[in-house]
Amino acid sequence: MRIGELAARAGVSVRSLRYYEEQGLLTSTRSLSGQRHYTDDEVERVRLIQRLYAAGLSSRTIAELLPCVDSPSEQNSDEAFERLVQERDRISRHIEELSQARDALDRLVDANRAHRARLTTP
Amino acid sequence: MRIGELAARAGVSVRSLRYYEEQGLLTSTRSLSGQRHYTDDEVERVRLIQRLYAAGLSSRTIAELLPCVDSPSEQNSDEAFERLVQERDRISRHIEELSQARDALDRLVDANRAHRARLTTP
DNA sequence: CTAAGACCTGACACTGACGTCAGATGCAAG
DNA sequence: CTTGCATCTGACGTCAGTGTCAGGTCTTAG
Repeated sequence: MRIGELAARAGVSVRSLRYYEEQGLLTSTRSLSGQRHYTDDEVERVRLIQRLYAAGLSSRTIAELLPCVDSPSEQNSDEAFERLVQERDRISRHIEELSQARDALDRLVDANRAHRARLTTP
Repeated sequence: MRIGELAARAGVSVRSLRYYEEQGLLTSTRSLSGQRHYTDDEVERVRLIQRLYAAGLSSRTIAELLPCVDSPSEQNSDEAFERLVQERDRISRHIEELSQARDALDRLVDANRAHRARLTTP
C-alpha cells in the first residue's frame, strides 16, 4: 500500500510517517518513481510506535529498542534490551506520578462537591 | 521567603517560578526593591502545580482550575469545576494508555528473555 | 565599606514531533 | 489528453516550558 493508506489505517498523518522513516523507525520500499510502499505488517508497527510515543518515549529511544522488536535474538546487543527494561520501569514510575496527580484532583473534586452541596441544599 | 528558597524547597528552578507567576498560577508580594516574597503555603502550591504539569496539564488548564483550589465555593463558576472533572478523566485515560504501552514492553521483555535463555542454556 | 552572591527584567535559544506551504512529479479516470 | 488527487523533497513555522545570557540592583557576611 502507499503512504496515504497506511496513514489512514494506522490513524496517523502522512507527515508523521515520513518523519518516522527519517528517524529510522520505519522503512519502505520505493517504486521506480520514488513513491513509498508498505506491507500490511507496517500498520501494526506504526501503531506500536504511536503507543510508545504516547508513553513519552522519544524517537531516539524508540529507535534504540526497536532491535528487540525486529530480532529478539542475541544480535540486539544488551544495550537495547537494557533500554527496554529501563523504559518499562520509567513508564511504571510515570503511572505512579499520574496516579498521585489524579488523587490530588479527586480530593479537589470532593472538596468542591462538598461546598456545592452545602449551597444547593442549605 | 525569597524566590531562591522557594525554588529550593519546592524543587524547581527560579526561572520556573517566575514563569508560573507570568502565567497567573502563582502570586507574590514584592518588597520595596521589587523582590518577590512568599509564604510557606506557596511551597505546597508549587508542588501541586508541578504535579499537574507532570500529569500533562498546560499552564492555561491549570489556571482554569485553580479557582477550585483557591475558593472551592459557588464563586468558581461551573466551568472551573467541569474542567477539574474533565482533567481527572483525561488523566485516567492517559494511565490506561500507559498501561497498554507497558504491557507491550512487557511482552517484548518476555520474548527477548526467552530467546536469551535459549542461547545461554542450549 | 566591599565583595560575593541573590535577585530583577527582558530577550533569545532550544527541543521535538509535527503542521504547512511550495513547486514538481506520478497516476487513475473520464 | 487533461483534470484532479496522491505523492515527492525541502524548508520553515509552531508550541510550551525552561535554560541562559546580559546588564543592572539588592542584600548580607566579613
